[in-house]
Amino acid sequence: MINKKNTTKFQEKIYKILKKVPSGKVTTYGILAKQAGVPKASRAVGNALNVNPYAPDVPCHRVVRSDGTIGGFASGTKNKTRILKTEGILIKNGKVIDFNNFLYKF
DNA sequence: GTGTTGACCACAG
DNA sequence: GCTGTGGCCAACA
Repeated sequence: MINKKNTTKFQEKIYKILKKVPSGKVTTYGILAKQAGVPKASRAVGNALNVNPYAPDVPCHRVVRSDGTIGGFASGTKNKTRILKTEGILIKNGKVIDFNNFLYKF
């Protein structure tokens, strides 16, 4: 269980799901929202990750857009790309290579 | 309760 | 390939 902070139920749901994603894999905002029970809340998911009070616990850098593009990151997309590379995910020109292959299907 | 904003998504041109 | 538009949801003023 996660320590309670200034978070809403929706956010906690997102974090809980995101924690299920193993290293070397990535997920998308849309899928994450779908697992949360609201498939169309992709924007809300991004909003929740932006707050991300559980930064080290929740690998928000493993979340990318449906096209495989990086999308955004609170610490900068440049840093996010670097982390993903460290995870073993190849990134080119701001997009994930073989994104579908690295995509974690719940 | 209303309006604005955002790390989005899909479609049309 | 990119831009514009409409739509979805949650959080905040």
